[in-house]
Amino acid sequence: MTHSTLPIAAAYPSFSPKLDSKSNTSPKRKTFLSQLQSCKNINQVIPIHAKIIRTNHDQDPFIVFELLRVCSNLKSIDYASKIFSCTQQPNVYLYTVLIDGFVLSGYYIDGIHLYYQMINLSILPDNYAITSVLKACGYQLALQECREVHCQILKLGLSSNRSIRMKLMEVYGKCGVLEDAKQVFDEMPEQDVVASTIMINSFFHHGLIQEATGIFNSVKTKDTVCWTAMIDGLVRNGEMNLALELFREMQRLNVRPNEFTVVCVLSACSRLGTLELGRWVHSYMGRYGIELNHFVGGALINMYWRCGDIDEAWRIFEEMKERNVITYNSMIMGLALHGKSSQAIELFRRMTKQGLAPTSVTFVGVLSACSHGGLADLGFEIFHSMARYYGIEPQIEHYGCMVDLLGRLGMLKEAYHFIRTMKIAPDHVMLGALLSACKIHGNLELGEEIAKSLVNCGNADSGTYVLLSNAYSSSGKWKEAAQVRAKMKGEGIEKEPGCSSIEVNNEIHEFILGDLRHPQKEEIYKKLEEMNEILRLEGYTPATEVVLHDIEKWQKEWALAIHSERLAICYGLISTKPFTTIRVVKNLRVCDDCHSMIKLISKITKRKIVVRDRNRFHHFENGTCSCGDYW
DNA sequence: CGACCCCTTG
Repeated sequence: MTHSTLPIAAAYPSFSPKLDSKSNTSPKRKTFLSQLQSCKNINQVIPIHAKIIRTNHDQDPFIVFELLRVCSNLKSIDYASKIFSCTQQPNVYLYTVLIDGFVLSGYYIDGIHLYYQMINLSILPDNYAITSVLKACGYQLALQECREVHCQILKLGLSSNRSIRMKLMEVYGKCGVLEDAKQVFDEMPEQDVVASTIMINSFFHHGLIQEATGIFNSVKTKDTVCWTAMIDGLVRNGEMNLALELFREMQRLNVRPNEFTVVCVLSACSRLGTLELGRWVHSYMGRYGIELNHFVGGALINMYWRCGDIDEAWRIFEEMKERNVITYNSMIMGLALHGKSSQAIELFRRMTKQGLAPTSVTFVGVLSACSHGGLADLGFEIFHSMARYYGIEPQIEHYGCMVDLLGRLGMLKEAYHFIRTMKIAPDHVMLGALLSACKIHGNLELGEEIAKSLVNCGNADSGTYVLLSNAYSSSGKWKEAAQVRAKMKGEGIEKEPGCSSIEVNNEIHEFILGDLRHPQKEEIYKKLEEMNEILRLEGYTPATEVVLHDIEKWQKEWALAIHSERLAICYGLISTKPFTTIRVVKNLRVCDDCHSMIKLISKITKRKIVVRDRNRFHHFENGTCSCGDYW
């Protein structure tokens, strides 16, 4: 857990032994307090606690306070609870420190209950108790309780307290009642940068980009945190380019980015696939002494492999001094999606050997690796080990990996049987994976059955419909295919247009099917013609069956010839130095025909071509692809 | 005070 809590000793100055001379006369108390403060794990606390009891100090509120604080921070909330329950007359400070402890341990409801228990005993809360319970409300999204606490704040006359206002805003924001958050904000006499940052964050969490931008623009002196919140919000709301623009603007104004900022910017690079920019941010970090902590390391690893450079991701991974579960998860997923299945599994072994407990995300990565690598036995062994050895109950995504694994191998009946015996209901994605496998392996009968359940499953998205339509048309069922497309139209579901992009000289060039918008379109299409000509001479014939509309053959060839990835690659060929790697990012999957064409292009032009598609990476080199045509 | 990394299967 990374919840930051108040530095509690600082939050309760009257309890600091140094500051409170009057009530701090007992030398024994002083000793206990300093002994407790230096404890590094709970086992060191227990003998001290024993001595506290033996010497009759176990009801001393100062000592109990420190005990509760230390136990909470050492992840021993149960022990803290027990101590609390043995305290005869706990005061507001003891309640507060235990509420904080519950929050730190993720027991938000217990924290809220404890607060109510205190209120019911007529112990008056102060601003610290209130901010603590509000923090619990925020995590729990306990809007009702937050409103009740708000009433108490008004009754107690604490409503002008600055930190209370901040927390109230934050909780209302988290709960999505932005009018209430805004009202608290508007009532503040000074809407400073911190309050504004909370509002910006709240608006972004609910997709309100305009509103967030409005607040941001009204802040007179923006600090690093405020800029970072803005950049992060834009990234989360899909506005990568605006985020990067803002990052540049920030530097123009000499606001120094920190670890948090670079993590957000790296995340934008990851999503866009802008390796050059990502590398620049990386080198920038070196120049400005930004440390390679868990967050930065994870973001860098992620950026590099998502931008197609798995080797550099690996170098960062090895360079890190310490690695946590998330670091491993990032790297395992990267290896899996780059088709390096055995390395992904090896890394998983290394992780568990080091005593790091895998999470459910780890297994998504490992099982994806098995699925992409066609490793059925190992996949099932790991799948079964999840609950058995690691105490992690498989979720829909894990089941999905297994269905995909079986489907890719053509074990369609087994996949179908697997779905029917699952403990949970299949989702449209899983059924889609199986339908796609039925299509590839030519089992139309099962495909139809899956298709029917897909239609009935209710939450089908555009991808599902397209898949279904394609499945029908590939078996010549044009009427059914047309019906699916009509249904799509009727329900107002748009097909996501295929789009490929390539970064050249720090600029992103985007292409859609048959795109004519690029200023160098003539040269691009000339290159495309040239490539097509060479490919024809090489004896390459377009596989028309993958364009699945009921159109004439020449039209099919034409439609294929201008898939967006081809345009992006051709632009790469004319705008980058010979023999350099071309990296393209596509939002959908690469079709069969483009896949074989890119293989040939890599051979003819002696270029390495890395394509990131919707679900994995393809490294084309000298006529072959790293996916082994299995994707 | 307020902001950060891993999340699958079509």
